[in-house]
Amino acid sequence: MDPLLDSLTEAQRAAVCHRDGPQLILAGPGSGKTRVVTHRVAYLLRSGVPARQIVALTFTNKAAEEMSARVERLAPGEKVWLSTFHRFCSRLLRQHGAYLGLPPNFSIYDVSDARSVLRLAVKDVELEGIYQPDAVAAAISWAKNRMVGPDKYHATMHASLGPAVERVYPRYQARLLESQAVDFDDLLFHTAVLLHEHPEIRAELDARYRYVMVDEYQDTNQVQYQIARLLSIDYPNLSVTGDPDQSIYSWRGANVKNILDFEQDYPTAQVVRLEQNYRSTQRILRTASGFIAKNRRRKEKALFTENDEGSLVRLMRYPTHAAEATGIVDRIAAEIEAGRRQARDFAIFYRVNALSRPFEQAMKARHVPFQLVGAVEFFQRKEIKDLLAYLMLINNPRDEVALRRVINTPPRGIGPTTIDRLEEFAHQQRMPLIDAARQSGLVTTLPKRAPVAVAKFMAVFDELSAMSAKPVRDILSAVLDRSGYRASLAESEDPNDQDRLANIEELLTAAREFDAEHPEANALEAFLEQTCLVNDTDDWEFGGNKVTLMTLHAAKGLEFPVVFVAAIEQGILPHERSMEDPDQIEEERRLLFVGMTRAREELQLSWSRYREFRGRANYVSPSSFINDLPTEDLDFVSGQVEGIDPVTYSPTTPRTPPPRPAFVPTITTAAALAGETPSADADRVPPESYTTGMVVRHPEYGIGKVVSLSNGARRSATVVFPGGAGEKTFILQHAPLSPVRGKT
DNA sequence: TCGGGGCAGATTTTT
DNA sequence: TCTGCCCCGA
Repeated sequence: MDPLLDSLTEAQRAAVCHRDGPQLILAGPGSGKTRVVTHRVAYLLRSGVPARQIVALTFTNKAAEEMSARVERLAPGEKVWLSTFHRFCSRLLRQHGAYLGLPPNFSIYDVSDARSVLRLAVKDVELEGIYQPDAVAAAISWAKNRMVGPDKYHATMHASLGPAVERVYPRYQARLLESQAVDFDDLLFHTAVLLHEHPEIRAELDARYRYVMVDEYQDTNQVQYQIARLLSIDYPNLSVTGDPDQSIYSWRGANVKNILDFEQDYPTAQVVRLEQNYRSTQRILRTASGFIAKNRRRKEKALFTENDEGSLVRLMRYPTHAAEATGIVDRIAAEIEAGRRQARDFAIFYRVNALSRPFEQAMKARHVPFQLVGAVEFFQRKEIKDLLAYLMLINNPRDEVALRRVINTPPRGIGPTTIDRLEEFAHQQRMPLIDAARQSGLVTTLPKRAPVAVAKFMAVFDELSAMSAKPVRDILSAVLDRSGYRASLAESEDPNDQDRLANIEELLTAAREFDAEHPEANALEAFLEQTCLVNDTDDWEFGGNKVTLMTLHAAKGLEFPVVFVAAIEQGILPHERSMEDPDQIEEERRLLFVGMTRAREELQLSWSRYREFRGRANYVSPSSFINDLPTEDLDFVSGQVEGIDPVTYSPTTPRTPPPRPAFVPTITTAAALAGETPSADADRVPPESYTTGMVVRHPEYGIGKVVSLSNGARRSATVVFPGGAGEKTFILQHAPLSPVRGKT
């Protein structure tokens, strides 16, 4: 009778029908959260709330687009604003930024742009080379995420870095303002400041956006929390959805407390728990929830499903990373060939991007179509950044990062010295760098030839600037021609430059498509905003029939019939950098939980005993997380790789050694197995005792000679094996090396 | 000014 | 293994 409510469960219906007042929806994985949110939007519309009073904020463009599409289906033609936090803030700032000294055409700096500003700021306060810019950047980001502005920052806020940050931060912020630019954190931070310090604007926006929804609330940081709060004072209809067990971004400033304390912040809140899972089999869900129950800091949840029992969760131990990859890919290929599954049904997850290599190779070898998500980011490629910098400069001539990037790209004889002198002049005259460049004839300190080169560049720039109102594609092709960029790539002999030209074509296509959707003049700014605020997982092809390879982080919010989580090894998952802090270990555990709960029908977890990673060879232990898995739904297959006996298994890549002969395949319980450590060879010696020139033995590569050593806790040795294995680097603590006495 | 070679360092990265 | 950065020679 009611298409909006009939298909919903009681809990879902309660959430959807909630109209006024704060609301907390605790939504377990696969519990139909998006469905609830979109249905609630439709329900609000139907109950008479105008579309313009509703705003729903997400973290990713992908999520925003998906919600838009689904709302459109439920309530065709209604223009509800579904957007990412950053885009929402950007739009508010373009309207009201004047209060903060921001013009409407401000530039948005991505992480790498921001880093170049930071380097300049560090130079300004003469701390060059003393601190790692990335550490200072992280500290500034930390401060902004906690609403601490440059004037309020105090050196005591960070232990050793504090004094440096105290000096760099204000300079960094001043430089951003001079360039009329904001970094990602600023989009949120400035918005929060705006709402905080201008009550009349806050009240106006609060009234305009009467119904505010926030998705993935467990991943909000302090600033996002403030923004949501400040928009929900007069009209406290804030509705948030999330799952504390899926909080995997605390390292980016997300604060789980926001969701854990929501009921305290809004005592009148309606709390709805969505605990029924519609995605996974009984066995997958039981294993995942038993596993996450090992976390201490969490809200208990009773996940259940009415789905089939399903097959056992497979736990696999492989002898080597290559065996793991070929084992998984063979399995996938077999399922596809048998017609039981399609490539798009499969996903392989791992902790870090660098682990994707063996899978790529195995996929290529078996001719299985696959898609690597988010590894090399399109918009981070040099040629793309270069061209976008031209566009950014046209849009905002005071954008110093853009100017510095393009002024000598392609090379036109304007080196760092010239730029430094121009900058000095600009500083003395209190003018933007671009104006100094325009008057380069007056800059007496410049090298002889510089003014001519700079003047030539300015002529190109002026010509391009004159086109700023034209369609983006036209501007872009003018940039390519006039700047000499295309010519310099075309005549290059570097084969990579041909790829670059292809990427540029792709950018041109994107521009053309954008123009088609935005026929109005002055689309440039909108285009730039779009390109700054997207990332590559956004254009992940849902449609393509390919196996998906991605990190566990990227997997959040997705689902696949068959999921493989690989390399569940100590030091990788949990990552070695998180092992000191119990909170971080819990986050790593949540990460695996997220991965497991992506699976609909089949789940396989695996590790291998030997792994070459970052050019180093290592025997590794299974993750302690293996121990945390409830065993009743597990099928532990010890090293059986598609019928190949692991003892005699010989990997296809000759450079990868087979497992050590000591490896005895036995069926044991996961718990017993996780306790195992790679047993040390009898004649192993402490890492410190190795010296350069020492002759050593490796069980697979044979006799070799140490050519170099590094120091520290993870002391490693580079060894040359004349036997044909070439040069290998080992972490001495874990490597099966032993010194050889006597002559060789 | 510019390109090559050597060397250290390397999570995750919604925006 | 791969990348980015620094330094040096042309």
